Amino acid sequence: MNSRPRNSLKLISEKFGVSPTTVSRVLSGQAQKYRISPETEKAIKDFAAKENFTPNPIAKGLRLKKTHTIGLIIPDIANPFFAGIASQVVNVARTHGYSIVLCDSEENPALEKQSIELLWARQVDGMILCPVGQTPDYLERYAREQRPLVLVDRVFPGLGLPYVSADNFTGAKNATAHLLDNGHRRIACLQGMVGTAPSEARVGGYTAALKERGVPFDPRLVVGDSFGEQSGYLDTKLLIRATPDITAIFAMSNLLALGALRALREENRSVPGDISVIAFDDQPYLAHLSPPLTTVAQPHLEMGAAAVKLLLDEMRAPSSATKSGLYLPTSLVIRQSVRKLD
Amino acid sequence: MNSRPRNSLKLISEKFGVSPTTVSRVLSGQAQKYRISPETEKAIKDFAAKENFTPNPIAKGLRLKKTHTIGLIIPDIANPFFAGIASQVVNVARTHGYSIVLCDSEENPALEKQSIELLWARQVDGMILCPVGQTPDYLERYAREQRPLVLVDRVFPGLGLPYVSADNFTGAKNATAHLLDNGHRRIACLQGMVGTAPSEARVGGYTAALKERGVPFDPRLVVGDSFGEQSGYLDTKLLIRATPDITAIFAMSNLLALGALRALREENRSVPGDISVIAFDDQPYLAHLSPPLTTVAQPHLEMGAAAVKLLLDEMRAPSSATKSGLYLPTSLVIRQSVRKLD
DNA sequence: TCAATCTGCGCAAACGATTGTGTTGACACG
DNA sequence: CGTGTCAACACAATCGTTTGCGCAGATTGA
Repeated sequence: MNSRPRNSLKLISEKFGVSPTTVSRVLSGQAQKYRISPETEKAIKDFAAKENFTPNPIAKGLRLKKTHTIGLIIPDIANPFFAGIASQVVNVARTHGYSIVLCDSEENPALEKQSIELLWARQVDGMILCPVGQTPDYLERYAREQRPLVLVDRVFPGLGLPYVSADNFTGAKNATAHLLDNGHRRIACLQGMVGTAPSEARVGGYTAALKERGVPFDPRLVVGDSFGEQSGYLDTKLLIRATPDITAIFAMSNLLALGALRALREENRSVPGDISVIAFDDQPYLAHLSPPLTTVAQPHLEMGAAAVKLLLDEMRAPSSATKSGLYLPTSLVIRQSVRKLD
Repeated sequence: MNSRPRNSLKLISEKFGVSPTTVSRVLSGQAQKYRISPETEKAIKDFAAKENFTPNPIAKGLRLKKTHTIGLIIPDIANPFFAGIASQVVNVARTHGYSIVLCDSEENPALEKQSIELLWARQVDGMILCPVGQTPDYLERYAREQRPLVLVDRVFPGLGLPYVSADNFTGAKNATAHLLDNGHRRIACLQGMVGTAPSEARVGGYTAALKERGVPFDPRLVVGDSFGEQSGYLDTKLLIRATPDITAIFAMSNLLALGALRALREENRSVPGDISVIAFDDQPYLAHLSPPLTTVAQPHLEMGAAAVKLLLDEMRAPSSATKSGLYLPTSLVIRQSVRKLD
C-alpha cells in the first residue's frame, strides 16, 4: 500500500542477470574502467534511460557522505532583496547539480541558530547564511570546525568565514557625494540595525563623503536602528521635528525609504521639492514611485551567484589558506528624488 | 581529513555498553515499550541532549522511506507574490517538522518538469507546485500514481490533484463591480497568460460583472497574453490607440499594472484623472505608487499555509475519496487609482 | 522444585547504493 | 601441458537506522 517499489540497482541487475555492482559501475560511467562488456553496458544504459532511473540519492548520501544539497538561510524570503539572492543561489546551485534546502529565520537569531543546526543535522554539504543578528558567537565554532559556510550581506569579517557582500561603504559614499554635488549640506541618514556590517559600512561611507568635502558631521542627523518600514516612518517624523533644516534624507534601505516617503507625505513635505531622498537597494517598483526614487543598486543577483561559487570552492578544497571575503560594487541609479539646490 | 565522524547510534551504544537497538529505542521514545531500564534511558537521553545528537536523517530516510522533506517549485522566487507563498510554505512546513527543497522553474515548462522529476528522485515525501504552463499533460500521471502533490495558484481543476487558489472569479467580479459603481462603462481588461486558470477566472469575473449590470461586453477591450510588465506596457499603448474611449483599466496582475502605469505616463494620461486603474494582487509598495493603487488582494500567505496543510493531509491518508480544491477569498483594497465618474 | 512470567536487552536483516578485492573461464605462449 | 594474461564480472563490507523476534537470567507462584 505504502510501498512504492520503483527501481533499484538490485532490481535492474536481476533483470539483466548481473550484479548490482555492475549496474552501479555502468551508470557511474566506470564501465570500461571495469571492463564491462559493451553489450551489457548498452543494455543497462538503455534501460536506465527509458525508465529514467537514477540511483537513490538517499542511499548514495549514506554511503558517500555527500548529499549534493546546500542549505540556505534567509531572514525573510518575502523580502525582495533576499528573494533575489535566493533566486540566484537556487539557479547557480542547480547548474552545479546541487539542490537547495531553504530555511527562513524570520529575522530571529534563535530560529537562525536552530535552522543552522537543523541543516547540519540534515547533512547538507554546505551552507549559505544571511545572518540576522549582530552577535556571531556560535558562528565562530563553525569556522573552527572548518565547515563549508559562506555568509552573505550581513557579514562578519574577521570570523574566518568566507563572505560576500555589496560594497556598502563605497555605495553610500557615492550616494552621499551625489547629494553633496547637488548642493545639499544638511543630509539626514536613516540607518539600519546598528552593529550590522552593512549599516556600519553605509554610515561609514556617509561620513567619509562628508569629511572629504569638509561638511561638518552632525550626529543628530544619523538616526534609526532597524531596516524596516516602521522605523523609517517614525524616525523621519522625529527627524523633521528635531532638525527641520535638513534638505535630504539618505535612507539606508528600501523599506526605510518607503517609510520616509509615507512620513513626508503625511507631513506635507514634497519630494524632492522640500526634501530629497535617496534609497539603498534597487527594486523594480522604485521606478514607479512618486517620485521615482534615486537609489544605490546592490548587485544582489551577483551576490547570490558569488556565494554559491565561493561555497563550492570551499567544499572541494577542505579549506585553503585564508578565507577570502568578496565585496561587489554597487551602482547609483539616478531617478527623480533628488533636487539640485542652488 | 574529509571524515567528520560525528556521533552515531553505534558510537553511543559502545559508550554505554548497550546495543544500537537500545539507543535507537530510547531516542525514539520507545523506552518503556521495550522495557529499557530507567537508568539506561536517562543516561542515553542526557548524553544525546548534551551532544545534541539526532539520528542521521539520511540513514533514517533510507530505512523508513520517508525524508521529512517537501519539494516546492515556484516559477520565479524573486516575484513577491511567489515569495510570499514560499515564506508561508517554509514556515508552516517547519512547524510540522518538514524541510523545504526549493526549485525555481524560471517560468519554463521544461525546467518545471525536470524539477519535478528531480524532486521525486530525491525522495521528497510530497510536493507543492505552482505550475507555469497551460498544459498539465505529465501532471496527470502523478495524479494517477497517487503521489502527494498539491497545486497552487495556476491550478488545474479536474486533474484529480488537490489545489489551492485565490477566488479569482469573485475577486475580479468585485473589482469590476467597483468600477461600474463608480460610473465606468468602458473598462479595458489586461489579462494574463491565456489558458491559465487564474487568467480565465479573472476574465470570467469581469464579464460576469458586466453582464450582471447589463453593460455590453466588447471583446476588443480584453487584451494581453502574459502577466509581465512588458505586456502591460505594450498592450496599454495599443489599447489607448485602438479604443480611446476607455475610462478604466483592470490589470490582472501587479506587473501588468506597473506596465500600464508606465504607458499611461508616457502617453500623458493621468491616473485616475483620465483613466482609472485597478490591479490584481496587493503588495506593500502599491500603497506608495502615484497614485496609490486600488487592487484585489490575494491571500497569498494563507495560500501557502493551506497548501502545506492540504499536502500533509494527502501524505498521511494515501488518498481519500475525492481530492478537494480550495478557493480562498480575495479582498478589494481601495486606494486612490479609481475616479468616480458623474 | 519446577514451570511460568517478567526484565532488560541483543541479533540480524533490511533500506539502496559504492568499492577494494577477488574469482572464473577463455585464450595465448613456450 | 603448465602458466600467465585478460575479459567480465561477483563478493561482501560499509554507511547509520529501524524493527520483528528471540533469549538469558531473575523472580514469582504453586
